Amino acid sequence: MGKQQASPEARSAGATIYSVAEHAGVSIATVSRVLQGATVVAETTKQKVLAAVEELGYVPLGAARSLAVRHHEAHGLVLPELSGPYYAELLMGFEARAAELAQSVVLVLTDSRTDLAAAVRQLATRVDAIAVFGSAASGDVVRLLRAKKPVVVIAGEASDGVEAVSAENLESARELAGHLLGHGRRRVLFVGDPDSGPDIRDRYAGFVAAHRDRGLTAAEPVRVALNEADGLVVARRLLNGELEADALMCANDELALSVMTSLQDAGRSVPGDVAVVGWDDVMTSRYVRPGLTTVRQPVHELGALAATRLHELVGGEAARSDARTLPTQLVVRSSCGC
Amino acid sequence: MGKQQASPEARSAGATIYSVAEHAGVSIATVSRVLQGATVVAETTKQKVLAAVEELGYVPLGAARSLAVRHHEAHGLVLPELSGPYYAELLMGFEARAAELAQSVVLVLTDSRTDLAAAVRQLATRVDAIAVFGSAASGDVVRLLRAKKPVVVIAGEASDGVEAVSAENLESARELAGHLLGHGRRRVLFVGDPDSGPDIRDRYAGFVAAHRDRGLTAAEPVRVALNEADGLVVARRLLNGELEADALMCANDELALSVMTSLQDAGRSVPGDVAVVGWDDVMTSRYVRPGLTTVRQPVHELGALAATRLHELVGGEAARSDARTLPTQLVVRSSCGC
DNA sequence: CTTTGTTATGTAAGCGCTTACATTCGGCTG
DNA sequence: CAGCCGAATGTAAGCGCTTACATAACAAAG
Repeated sequence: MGKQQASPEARSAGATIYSVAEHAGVSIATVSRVLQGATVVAETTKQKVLAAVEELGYVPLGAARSLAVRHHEAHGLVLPELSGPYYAELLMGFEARAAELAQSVVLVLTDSRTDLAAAVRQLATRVDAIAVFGSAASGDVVRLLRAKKPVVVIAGEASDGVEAVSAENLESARELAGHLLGHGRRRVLFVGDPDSGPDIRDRYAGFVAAHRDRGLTAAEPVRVALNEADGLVVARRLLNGELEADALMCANDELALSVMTSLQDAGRSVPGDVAVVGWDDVMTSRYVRPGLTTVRQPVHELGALAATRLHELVGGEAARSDARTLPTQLVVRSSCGC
Repeated sequence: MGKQQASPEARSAGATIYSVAEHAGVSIATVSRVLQGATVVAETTKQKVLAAVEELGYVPLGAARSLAVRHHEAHGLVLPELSGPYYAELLMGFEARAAELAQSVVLVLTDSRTDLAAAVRQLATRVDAIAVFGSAASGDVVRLLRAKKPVVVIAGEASDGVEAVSAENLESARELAGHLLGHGRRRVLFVGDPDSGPDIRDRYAGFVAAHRDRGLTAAEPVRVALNEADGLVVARRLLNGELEADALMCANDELALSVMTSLQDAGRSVPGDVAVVGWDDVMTSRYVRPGLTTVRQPVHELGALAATRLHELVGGEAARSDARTLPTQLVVRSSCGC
């Protein structure tokens, strides 16, 4: 409840390049020059200016600079949310790279928004370029943006003028499904909805390919959302006989963990009765017993790559029509039957 | 590698409030008015303007608006990093609230920065106010900022003109330690360094208080960093007899999980031989066997509170000298011996 | 009809920076 | 010592918006 003296606010509120210039006895151009460090300023003047800056607690107004130089020096990042390590890691990669490039990052999380289009339009107003996670926004939103700023889609569909970066899915999925089949499992189910995005679609395609490789035909996917709640649903359907399987290839770890522990809690043995594998290699997958076999994606690098491309696009480079794909890595633990 | 036609860029690059005004046959003031929606504009003019905006793909330049209205409509958030659910959840709470308040969020992660002070100075340039996580930046940095923009510290020390928001620590720690003592454990160790921040310090204080409550004296803390690696170290010291305990109160879940699983892998029983409890209630704590007894913090709310206070401070409200503290909740599973 | 009040719109003055260009001030050169 | 040149600094023109104030257009009132 205590009142504070208003002095610091008062100071900073008033400090502009003009007051600094006056205080230092130079022109505003000189102040700008020492702060930008581009051109040469005599050492003594420089010190005077710096002293004045210090004394007045001057912070340049970013908006004024942006207006004058005609760009924001900021990248936008649009993600669905941050629960689970996937998006967080992506964001860390993006932020780290953006920092190296001296770009601020402005974050928009779509799950908390009621009006996504408005949020994204407003974002476009404050940044030079935007990276959008594939599932975070519809193609319409991306196209809308594309007309205004450079855009790269992460783990989504490349399209006219919008480039995409993603991790490899098809081959890794084929390898993972092949691994399960190699253990002699013959009733393998893919859990997750291939229509929920291009990455899941590719994982299912790999699943199908692995079956085809050995002259088998793959089962239809069990179309559920990729979260804990739907994992419970799948487990129940398995337990009541509605679904039958000796192996489950889940579209991500959250789903896999949920199914696996539910099954175990109901007395089924994993991988004895049914093998379970996931995708993402979240931290829990390593702590759980049996350890979850999964696929590790170079998420950090993916974020970094997005930031890099954004920067290059802002720099005037043309969009690539070929998507950049980063390799993934199969992490074999014991839930697959190994 | 493909080249793209330059048309979209060309359009948006040129579109300003002037071109829109001209296209619609009105003055720039009118364009601004329909876009801001503040004052009344005749319906027909409004439509003309909107049509022109659409046709030209006009995006107002945020910097120009900020300069004119004299604020950024953005909040800064400084966090150490985002691995683990704690910071991610905090960020989500912050972002969601900021979105409601129509503020953009500019994120700075300090672990990826070589020059923190510079990063933070640059941040101050682009936002109206800044929330800093206590352990993310030194007091110096906070004071530096404070002289320029409103600041709130999350889970840190309130100080002259800088208000703090945090979750309750002392009483919950006292309760948790009391719980362990109530199970008859008598060689309880606190794992984590009380000097690593005010929150850990308070948790240790609660630990001590619980002992005092029953006429016992608490052991010295085992001073280690709050991460997986140091958990391994602690487990090793326990196994080789350097440390002796029948219960471990770890300063966070990451540490607790690491110690617990290492101990189990070495053949010790948890909670049989030694009880282990943590702090944070991360996702893994629920999946691991035995389930980890821990303390859940209202992290999302904490983030939201920070955003709210920032907004109020920007609105001219005076800083509160009393810290706001949010209640936590003991989550009892079975690693404590229950 | 003129006057007055109401709306709708236009005019123009900044907001605080960057930067091209102009100016000043000392040497150096011839 | 006039003439130049280059380094250091100053002058001023924007950057693209918002908004106070001026103006115009028109309806109602006198």
